[in-house]
Amino acid sequence: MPAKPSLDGIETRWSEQWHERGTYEFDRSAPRERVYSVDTPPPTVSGSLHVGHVFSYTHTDLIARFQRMRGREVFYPMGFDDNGLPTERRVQNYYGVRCDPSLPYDPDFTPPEKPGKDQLPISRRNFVELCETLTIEDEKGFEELWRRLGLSVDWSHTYATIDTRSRAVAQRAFLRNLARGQAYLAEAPTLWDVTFRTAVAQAELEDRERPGAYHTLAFGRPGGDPVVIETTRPELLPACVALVAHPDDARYQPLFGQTVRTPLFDVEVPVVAHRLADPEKGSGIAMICTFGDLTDVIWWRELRLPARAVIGRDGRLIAEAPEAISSPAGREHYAQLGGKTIAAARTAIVAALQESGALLGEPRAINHPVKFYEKGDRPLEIVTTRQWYIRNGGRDEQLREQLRQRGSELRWHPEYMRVRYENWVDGLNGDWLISRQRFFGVPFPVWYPLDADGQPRHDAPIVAAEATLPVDPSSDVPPGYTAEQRGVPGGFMADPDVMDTWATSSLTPLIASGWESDPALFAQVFPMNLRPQAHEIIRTWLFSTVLRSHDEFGTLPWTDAAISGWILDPDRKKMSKSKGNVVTPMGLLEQHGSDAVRYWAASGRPGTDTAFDVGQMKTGRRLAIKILNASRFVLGLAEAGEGEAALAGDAAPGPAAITEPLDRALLAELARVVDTATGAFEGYDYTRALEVTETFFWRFCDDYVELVKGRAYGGHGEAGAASARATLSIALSTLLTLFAPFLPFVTEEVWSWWRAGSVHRARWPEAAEVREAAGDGRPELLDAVGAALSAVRRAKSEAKVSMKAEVATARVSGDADVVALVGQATVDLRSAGGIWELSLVGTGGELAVDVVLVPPAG
RNA sequence: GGGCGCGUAGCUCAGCGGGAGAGCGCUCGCCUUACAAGCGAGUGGUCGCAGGUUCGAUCCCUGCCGCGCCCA
Repeated sequence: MPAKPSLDGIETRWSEQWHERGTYEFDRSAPRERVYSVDTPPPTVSGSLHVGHVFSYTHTDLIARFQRMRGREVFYPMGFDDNGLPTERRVQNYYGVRCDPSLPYDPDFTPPEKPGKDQLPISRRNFVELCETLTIEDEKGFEELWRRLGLSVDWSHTYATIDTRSRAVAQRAFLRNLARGQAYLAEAPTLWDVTFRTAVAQAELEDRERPGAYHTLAFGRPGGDPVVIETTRPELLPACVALVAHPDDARYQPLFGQTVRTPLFDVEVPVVAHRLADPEKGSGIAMICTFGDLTDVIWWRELRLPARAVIGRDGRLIAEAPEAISSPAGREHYAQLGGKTIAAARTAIVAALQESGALLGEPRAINHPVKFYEKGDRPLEIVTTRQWYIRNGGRDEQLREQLRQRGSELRWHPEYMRVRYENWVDGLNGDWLISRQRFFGVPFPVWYPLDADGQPRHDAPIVAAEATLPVDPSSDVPPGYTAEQRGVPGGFMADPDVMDTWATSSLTPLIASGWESDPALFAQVFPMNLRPQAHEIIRTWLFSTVLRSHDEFGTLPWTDAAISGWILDPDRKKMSKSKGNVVTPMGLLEQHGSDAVRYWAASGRPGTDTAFDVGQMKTGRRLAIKILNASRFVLGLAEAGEGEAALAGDAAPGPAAITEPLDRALLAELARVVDTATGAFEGYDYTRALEVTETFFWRFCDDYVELVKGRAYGGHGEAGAASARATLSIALSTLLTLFAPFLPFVTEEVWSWWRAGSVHRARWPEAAEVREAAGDGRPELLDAVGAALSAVRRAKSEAKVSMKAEVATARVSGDADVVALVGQATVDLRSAGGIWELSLVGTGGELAVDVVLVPPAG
């Protein structure tokens, strides 16, 4: 036991010790019913960790540590999410390369020392290898931070979402989905990001308010007045296939079934009726194009209209005019647009419309919601492409109902987050598009045969054998073919795409649990117990994981989901880097100490947004220091009585030694604290567990220890001293274990002074055991004596004298029962208050103490 | 526009049918031999607003206002 305990260096010291001793290693021999397994959110490696990560990962660790101390064998792996654009971008910039999937794999490839002027094209497999090389460095940094924060992760079970094992899992799961008809290939209108040139799924959309303008256009009608529509997308006029109005709209009912001609392009289009046409919007009649928005897609599908695409995947108008534009004038007008960007085409067509007189008045500026890819900065277009989909209930009421049912089987923390899931499932309007036109990801393990003309047969994909997974179809050869047949008529071609991030992330429970690669582990830990995650990805990560597990096993992937809230800065805004939040997670830990930062994090209940609060961290640090000092003192008292024996081992004095009513009262109160903390933790309310423990701890220090100090030193007989020491020992031991999940470093430090092994493998306290030691102790006694002590202190404080000042007489009055309780601790009260004469009177009413101070000497 | 959550002491937050609380801050005091990065005492709120239910409402119901998030 050090003479002057300190928190300096405590994180490094203990995180190394835990690592060396394997304190948090998962025991693979533990029976399944004793296992508690965690589906850790894999952070994105190429991003950086921020304060929000520290916050939410601490919550998971609190639960993991509690469960471990409760006797569960905790399976707590860490994953890394290597997926996605950030990694691709970093590799491109760092090495000066770009991925060209048409190139063959070069096993001897070494990246250039310095990026050249032009990006060097390399094969996908080489590209992926560079991604892996680069992400290893990121992973090291992440692990260092997590260790310093004190996460009780078993680092021998680390996985990455794109390594060999994960690719095999993702491909196997996909092939099984395909075999069961849960995955399919379809050519369909698809939301398309023209910057990233990739398809975007419903889950990745967001609406943004953007300025636009209504353009009023007149469509000519043979033998009638022109029909006037309003549109924000005049450049889609050549893609117009119909006009639409609401079936009940009397203004347009006479037109249904008739045709009009588009201005400039002179294409004959029908006027049709559909309930989704909004009579309140614009002139109440709209043009249907291929495709201006998702409503256009619905109209196209439900009204069986032709397609007349003009927007290309590069975000420019296609050079060739649609066939429907047949008049020379119309083709001439289109020729002015082909090849132009959308913005340039709009300018050009507005000018032409103005000139022709079809544009009525000036465009009217408005703000309207526009669909964006959540990571993109240009509005999405809709193009028709061939993509892989997984059925998700969006087109199948029966599956939707099953998935809704899974949501109700899951225990949510907090409960109300369930609604987010249900809203999402109810709002699905199509299957899950999983193809992405990227390189660094899990490729689809399929090839397509090429017919005699060299055209792929998408209706007859060749799938990889499960035993060969993972495969990269761009460099591996499908069964029954030779490498020379790639790309030649009668040969084969690879599916060019990779899976959506969520298509692999949705399998984290399978990847972490060793599905099909480690059957013993899988049987031991799956289905898992806990999925901790943020609420904004309920629709993506949580839902997709439930879906994949439902498809593959017909079960939930976990029993509980704990949803964490946001970190808010002091202005109640979501924390963001641009707001000058310069503090890095590591800096935060170094500045305040890991236990202190964890203490702050623990103040955020599941689902509750929490303010970034340095004050809370300072409070946490004070608590940690207090634990050090109080422990040293308590152990010193024990040592004073029993010598080295008190420090030797776990043998605590038995309950028989605890004879004093005050001591029993303290333990009775402690037993209640253990009950409350345990119940709160079991309900995932770690915040309450910490609160009750902390409140008790301060009472323990400020009242109890002060009261029994004199007695514990032996000033009032050996029996009383032994009783106090035994109580102090039990209380300290219990408090350290209650605090251990929150403050793993300082509790381990103190534990090491007097106990063998790690506090983090110690048993969580049993209220029954504490209660047994408490015997007939009554918590009210502690309240009563505490109140009396407080009254004496108040008298001294008001007299502005030292707490050491002596009291000539103190007369305790009040309710007879309460006064009687105080009477059971007169020795301790006199000792702590410096009271010469103490009298007790049952007068009824509030407890009061009349104090007469001894006048200062001299 | 729909859904969910939140509006309680200067700040951060508990409480959720019968006493309005904690920590921090602030004020005053104390070098008490575990801790001055400490200890003690005190100050501080018509519990967002308006109705309703109830013997009684911060807590339940309705409406409104404000903030946040999710979905249109």
